[in-house]
Amino acid sequence: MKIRVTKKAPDAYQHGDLREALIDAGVKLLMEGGVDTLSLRAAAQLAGVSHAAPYRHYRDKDALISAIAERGFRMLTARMRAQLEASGARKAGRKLVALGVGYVMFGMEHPAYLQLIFGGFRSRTEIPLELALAGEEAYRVLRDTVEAGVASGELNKADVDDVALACWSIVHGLSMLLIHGAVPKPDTPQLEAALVERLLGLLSHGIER
Amino acid sequence: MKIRVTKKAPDAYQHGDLREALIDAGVKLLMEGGVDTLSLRAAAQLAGVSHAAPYRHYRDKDALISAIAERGFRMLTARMRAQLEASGARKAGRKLVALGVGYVMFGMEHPAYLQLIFGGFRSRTEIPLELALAGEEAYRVLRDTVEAGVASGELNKADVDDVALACWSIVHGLSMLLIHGAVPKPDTPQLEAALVERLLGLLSHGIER
DNA sequence: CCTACCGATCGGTAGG
DNA sequence: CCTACCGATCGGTAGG
Repeated sequence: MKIRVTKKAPDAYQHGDLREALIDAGVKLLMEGGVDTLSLRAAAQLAGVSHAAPYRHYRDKDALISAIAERGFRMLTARMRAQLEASGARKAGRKLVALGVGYVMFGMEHPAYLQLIFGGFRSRTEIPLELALAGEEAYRVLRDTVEAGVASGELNKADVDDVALACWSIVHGLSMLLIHGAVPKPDTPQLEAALVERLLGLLSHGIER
Repeated sequence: MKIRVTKKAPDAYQHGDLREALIDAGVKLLMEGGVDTLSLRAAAQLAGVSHAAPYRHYRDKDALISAIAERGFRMLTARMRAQLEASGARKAGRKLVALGVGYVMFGMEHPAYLQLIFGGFRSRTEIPLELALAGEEAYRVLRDTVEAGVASGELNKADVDDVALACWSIVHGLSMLLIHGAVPKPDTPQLEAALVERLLGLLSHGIER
């Protein structure tokens, strides 16, 4: 008598996959309809399960949002690293430009993500450890670059976190202003990159005579 | 026979006042509960009228939000001007710091306002003319300061809008990061102002050697 | 993992 | 300016 271990055909999302599938669904909602269309129910529907199912994997809505945000941070980090590598930059200033371009591009490609990552949360909610770690990793890419630049003498001696925060603020602010249409969006990614480069160039060399 | 013109006692919001009263109510909701608690119904209730009443004065929710945002822009503009005046700054660099401090302070005092002004809208929605004008006025305060600084030779020759955008981005980005807790909020307004000053100082003098 | 239900909230309209 | 209503959506839970 043969023993048959028949694997079930992989139907749409089931078993342990649902946890990940709900993140996928949430991301899709986020990208297509913005941050407001992201609900537990909609994510469940998109994943092909009942709206009660998500509670098997996430304590509440915030838990799912947190998981999505965590993935967002990883994507952002990856985007910055990719841009850094693609640029082949060797000088600190060029590296910072590459990181900035990666950041802004990510924001333009996934505006809802940036919105979710920085502010999709109730301010009362405690930030889960894993999410905090993902955020810190993104920051560390920037901070390390600044630190190396100061160490090598390419950047002026100044508080590393201050310099990193200046870069971050300028790039984050620009992203937000572009996303919300307060500043007209450049027509092509090239022009976008050029804008980032000009602004970071001003930060690099100073605006005061 | 005396003619008596008896003014009605000013009951809670009525007649032509409702339009303004709804803005007041909306602002209050915005400041107390954040941008999510701002609904037409809640504003109506706070103003002491039925939830159908607002439609006499505003076409829909977006129209009320727009009116609130418009007031927000005016408050922001006023806050920047006040800080500029209070600082007594004469040099362009100091003026920019004062404007930046005003901006960030406003953001810390009314976080939901900044959130509403820049992004409380559906991206599909057309921006009403009056709202656009209020936004441009805020920008003009910054732009004029930059322009004067370039004209007087205090600032390096560069595209005025680029320089203004660099200032705006850095200050807007910092505000957002502070509001969302991505960057720890300084304990006092003084430390807050000092942080803005350091970052804008980096922009003024450059970070690259 | 599902069905069926809860209470709450919302924007908006009818009709007066 | 009000009452009364609509359809829709939501987060969450009971109970299986």
